[in-house]
Amino acid sequence: MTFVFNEREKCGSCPIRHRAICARCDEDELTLLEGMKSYQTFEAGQPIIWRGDDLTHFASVVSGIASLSRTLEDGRTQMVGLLLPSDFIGRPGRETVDFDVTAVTEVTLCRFQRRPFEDLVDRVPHIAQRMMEMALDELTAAREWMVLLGRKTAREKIATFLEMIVRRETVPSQSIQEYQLPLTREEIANFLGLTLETISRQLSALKKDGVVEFIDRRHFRIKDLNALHLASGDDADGGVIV
Amino acid sequence: MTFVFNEREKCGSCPIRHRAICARCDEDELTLLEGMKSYQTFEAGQPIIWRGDDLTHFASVVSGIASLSRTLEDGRTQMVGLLLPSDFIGRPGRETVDFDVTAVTEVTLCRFQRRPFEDLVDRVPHIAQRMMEMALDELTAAREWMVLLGRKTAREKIATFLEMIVRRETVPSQSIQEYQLPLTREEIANFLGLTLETISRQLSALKKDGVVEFIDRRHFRIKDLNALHLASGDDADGGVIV
DNA sequence: ACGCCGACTTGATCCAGATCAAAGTTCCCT
DNA sequence: AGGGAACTTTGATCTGGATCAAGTCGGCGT
Repeated sequence: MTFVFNEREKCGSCPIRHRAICARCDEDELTLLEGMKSYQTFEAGQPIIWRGDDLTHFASVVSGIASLSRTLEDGRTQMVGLLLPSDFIGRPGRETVDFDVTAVTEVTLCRFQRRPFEDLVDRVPHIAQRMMEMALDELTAAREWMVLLGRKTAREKIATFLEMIVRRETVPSQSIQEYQLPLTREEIANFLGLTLETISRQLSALKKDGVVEFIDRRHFRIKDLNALHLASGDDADGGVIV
Repeated sequence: MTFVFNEREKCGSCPIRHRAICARCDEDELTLLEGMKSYQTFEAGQPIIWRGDDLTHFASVVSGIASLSRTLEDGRTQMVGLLLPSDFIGRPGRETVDFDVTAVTEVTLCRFQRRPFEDLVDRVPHIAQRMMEMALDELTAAREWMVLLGRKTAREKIATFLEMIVRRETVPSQSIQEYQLPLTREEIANFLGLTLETISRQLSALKKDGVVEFIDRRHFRIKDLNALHLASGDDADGGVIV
């Protein structure tokens, strides 16, 4: 990637140009954003912002993965979403943040100061429209995750998680593809509402059953995509055929 | 309530006028909506729309309670939200519906045909703004429910549920107030990711512990609000003080 | 009043996943 | 190259909530 995270870089060549909040913007609107943006990078593991903190900037994830999570008083943690490149951080109309945001890998954000950005949202319908669309997509994803958390078994949860990764990263050209687990076992556990031991055991079970194959701890291949889908517990029609 | 669900009724006196998607509309914009609306009533227990169905109308709940839910192949059901008066049904930009919508009590909807309404959303920023705000509120609520589903114990889940009812319905004037459970034990179970037997047992336990008191199966009083809050497992600062 | 049916409660038992415990593996860091 | 520390796997045991199974309660129709 030749794009460098420098404020003078043009939005036109930005890697998330066509998926982020700017996706619907024309050249003129992009110029407005170009004048406002700044980049910030966080190392893996670093907190980006805590629940309750003042939101000084809105931001889009440009590269890397961040997590949204909440921790109860006694330390139980539930991840409520993963933020991938093009995902948005911050909520117009609120001054504070509802969940902890943490860098899972090294993360680079494209940031906008709150006030000027809110004004821009009011003036540029293309941004507001795209933000609405993204918010509604996230709402549907959150609700689907609620079904997983409330009603799926451990095996179904993990199968659904692996299927999600496969679905997102699959390149049509490659037939037997290698995928990466972006999270540690503990992070997967916090995402799926399980413990890390259960994650480990269920991954071993899927391996034993010939559904997946591990290259190393973080890399796997799917040996039986159909079995994976069946194990996810989702409705038949949600699958590949449609 | 003197408002009758008749198309000739003025929006200005509608019970959800100041909370629904029309909340920010001025008189002229309201007139546009008045010309488009129609009412429809569903009996308790009736399906309003199924997942996958074509969305012919958008709608606001005017009275009653509906549920949003998903059922897995083998019958396991998870409720992903309750739709209360002023809540919105349907998603601009999608032709189909992602979850089953069911009338829990008798429900009356204020409906708008899809195409004309989508055009209106594009032309009237006050509607788009309010829809965005409502979508973001729902997203936060969904994520908070994810924490409950993934990490809370049965007792904490029920305490949180009761607290939610109390918080929503409390009238400042009345000191010892009576609240209503809008759902059956089975519906509560599907909302909280538990079984109806566990709901029943935990309600009995909260009664035995002097936290709540039941007038009948559907009506209760809070005897110890502080104990209820402690039992909900939420962060201390989420409470009454702040 | 009676009987029925749907909603609810309570008890007994079971089991999936948590918890506790101990190795094994990989990757730094000096 | 060696010594940790962090991450992961696997085993043993425990337990919260599910499941199976009787009842009980309350409202409604006749």
